[in-house]
Amino acid sequence: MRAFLDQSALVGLNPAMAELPEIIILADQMTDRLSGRELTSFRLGMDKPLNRPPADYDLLLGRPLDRVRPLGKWLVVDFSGPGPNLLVHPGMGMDLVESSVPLDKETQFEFHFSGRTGFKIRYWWFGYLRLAEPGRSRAEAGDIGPVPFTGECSRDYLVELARTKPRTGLKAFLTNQKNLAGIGNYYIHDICHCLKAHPLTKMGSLSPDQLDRLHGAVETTLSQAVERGINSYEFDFFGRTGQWSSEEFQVGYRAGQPCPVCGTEIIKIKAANAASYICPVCQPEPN
Amino acid sequence: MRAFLDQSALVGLNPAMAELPEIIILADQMTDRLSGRELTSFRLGMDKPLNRPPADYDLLLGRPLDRVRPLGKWLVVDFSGPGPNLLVHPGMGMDLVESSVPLDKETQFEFHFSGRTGFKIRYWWFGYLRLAEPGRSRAEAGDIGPVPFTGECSRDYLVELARTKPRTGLKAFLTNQKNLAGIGNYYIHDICHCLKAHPLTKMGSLSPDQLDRLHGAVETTLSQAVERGINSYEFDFFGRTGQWSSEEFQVGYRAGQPCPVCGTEIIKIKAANAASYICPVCQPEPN
DNA sequence: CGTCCTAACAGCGA
DNA sequence: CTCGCTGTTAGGAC
Repeated sequence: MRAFLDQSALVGLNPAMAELPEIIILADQMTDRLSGRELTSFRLGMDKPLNRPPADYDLLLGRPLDRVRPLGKWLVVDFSGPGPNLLVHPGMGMDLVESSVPLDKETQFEFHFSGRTGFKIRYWWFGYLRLAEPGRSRAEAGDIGPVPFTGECSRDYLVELARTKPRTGLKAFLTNQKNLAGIGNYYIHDICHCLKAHPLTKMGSLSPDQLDRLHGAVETTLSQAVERGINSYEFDFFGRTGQWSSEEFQVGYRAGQPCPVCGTEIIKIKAANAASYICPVCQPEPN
Repeated sequence: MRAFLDQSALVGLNPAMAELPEIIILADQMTDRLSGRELTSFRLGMDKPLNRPPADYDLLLGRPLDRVRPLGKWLVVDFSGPGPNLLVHPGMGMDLVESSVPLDKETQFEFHFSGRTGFKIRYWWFGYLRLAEPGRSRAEAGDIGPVPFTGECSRDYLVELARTKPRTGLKAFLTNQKNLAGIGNYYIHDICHCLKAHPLTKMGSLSPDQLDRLHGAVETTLSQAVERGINSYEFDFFGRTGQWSSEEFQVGYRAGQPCPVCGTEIIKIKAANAASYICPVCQPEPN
């Protein structure tokens, strides 16, 4: 618990706020550990993240956890039996780790399950903890689009969607959760670099080849992150940090270092209202 | 008629598309000449400018013209008796001049009145010719705001409205017809210069003194234009052009010439999606 | 270079 | 450095 709180010093420094790869890892670990166990008690330390009155969350009590599944940047905690399920969004940073005992009142959220296990959540700044009736997860998550690695987010889907939005910039297109769900400002840098496209390139200006490789660039970048596991700034469900940070990226967070493709110095720019890291040669400015 | 058509060579060159001063002049002349006379016949040469089927315009026939009044950039032709009135908007340029005889079929619109008079309209590119039921003129004109020189467009009104839109740029604020009606991209230059404010200054960044002088800057600039009469590029109701052009402006259309206040060279910039002429010293860039 | 519609974009607060 | 809201800006059509 002390080590846990000490990490709060990282607020504002850690650029990873949990995107689809981290959500996939966490969902798998939670499912492994909690599947079949009943929710016995919980404590909601704040109202702000909730979409319904705190008392409504009693509808989760006594129900066995079916599984935890990734839905873009959201974790969907599915319970058996009638009633709503639980949606968790990391917002601007979250620790979600296993815990087995009632905790002190500074702990923001805790959920206890049968078998002496459970989990606790701490939001670094803010996040979301919502109830969603079965079949309403997507709607409660903000009408988000298809998730990479599912059939819905196919190559054809992306190409067709891109055709309908020729004036949208590439980065804005890929980080808009209504287009496809799970990419934020952490993995976007390498996806754009993989495509050899500047983040502000209009979708209508992508070459046929780039349009064709869009789907692959997304899935390659995200699946490599899943394989690497949790990074050194974040915790997995068991409170363990990983071994890697930005050195695993092609260009992300590597300003001043050489582009792995052409050796040019990577630069940091502002694009779509947030930082972007690009190789100015591989990804020349549009227009 | 030949001289009239020859002026069509000016399409695209003339920056004045009739704003409140020209509308005021035209409305007065039309009222003087046509008041009390009945509409005996008309011809609508195009459907595009109309807001109702051409046959509906028969509702104007036989009714005496009461008066023509300015409503921002619109001319409102009020008729006596029940039925709609006629609204005329110069759009991207219009000649509206007196005519007394039926004209050739190239004439876009003509309206004949008792007493061997009437008027014809030619739109340089496009414009609007609408019917409005009594009391619905403002609505048909696009829910426009109060008109300068009327009590509604008072100093207090402008100051209060400005407070509600702190993030709007000065030029966008003054040329938005829903805020106040009658200013376009012709007179806006001198109004901003009179205020000593850059066109992109946010309303919330205007000094108390500038806010206080806003109303005066608008009315001074527009009333001087009314006093000068029609300019050398346009026609009054009697087909006469005026004697003045841009040399009467402080900064408008005077790029390269000295600012009358400080002598600095006036420059042309792009602001709020159209050209603006400013003195870079009297009107420094905001932020 | 006017008006209207729509989409993209930026700023703010939580 | 996320989401959602709101208001401004930019582009195309007429």
